[in-house]
Amino acid sequence: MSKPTSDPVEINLRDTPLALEECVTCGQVFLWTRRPGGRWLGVDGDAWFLVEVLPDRLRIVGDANGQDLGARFRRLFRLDEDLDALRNTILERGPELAPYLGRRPGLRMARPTCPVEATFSFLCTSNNHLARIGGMVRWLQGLGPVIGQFEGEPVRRFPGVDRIADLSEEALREAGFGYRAKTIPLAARAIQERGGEAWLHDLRRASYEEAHACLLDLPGVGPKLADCIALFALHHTEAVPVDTHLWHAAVQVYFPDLRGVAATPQRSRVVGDHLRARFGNLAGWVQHFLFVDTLRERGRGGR
DNA sequence: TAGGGACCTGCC
DNA sequence: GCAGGTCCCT
Repeated sequence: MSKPTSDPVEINLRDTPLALEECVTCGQVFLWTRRPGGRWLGVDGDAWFLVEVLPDRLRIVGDANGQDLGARFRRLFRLDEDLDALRNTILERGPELAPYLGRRPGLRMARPTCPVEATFSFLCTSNNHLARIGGMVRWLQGLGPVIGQFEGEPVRRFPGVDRIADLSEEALREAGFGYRAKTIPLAARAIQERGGEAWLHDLRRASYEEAHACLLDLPGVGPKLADCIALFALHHTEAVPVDTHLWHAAVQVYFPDLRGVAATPQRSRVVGDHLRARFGNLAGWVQHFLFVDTLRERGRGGR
């Protein structure tokens, strides 16, 4: 229950490029809403931020539950990583990606603090469009504890695994979750059985391959969602979620023989393996540039 | 391993 | 009518 902490934090965008709007609307984090005056209100784990976007800098107020607000924001958007150096490394290994990176200046991968928030956000994305995903994730957020007040409204964090496990399929169906109403509580109960949130934290320390295999065992989680969760919830940057957009881009750039050919699980796996062989633990970053660029160029889409 | 259909909603 | 992942069945 807190008002913003006293002093605004400023981020100089010339030193640390960050295309905030692109980063919070491309389907990697789902708890950010546009506010009047060029501002964004966002939640990450137990922290919340109100970010004013100015031409050369960001001005941030909010509350990080006793932690340093600026440090939490920098961690969320990987501002401690040198974006120019990272892009240069990608371009050295893959000069063919220059047009994709060139169209996406300031695009960064998010690094959400709370694996529960990110995991269940991605469970909402299966076979779904960004517009509807946002509503579903925010409905779940409405079940979470209040962590602040902004303009008279409570700001809530995402609920824990136990709260989601208690939900009934009927309640979620009424809330418009469609057939995900069945798998979301089942996935929460499966995570409970494996040790709850701590199990997800342990998977951050496991290898990418092991984490991916464990996630595949959860109800409603197939190869694509397992890669989304591995990449964003667990920070395994070798993960390459292959959805329809990434398939399209990868075929254009790397598999011209497969133009017009439908993606299959087998062929999608080949795409991920190819990017890992070429880019190592930057494969997830490469996926991100290709995905976001193709999403923007082809119009609306899912995640 | 591939190929089919069902699932739920909103957009074309 | 179709897109978009997962699951189940052949």
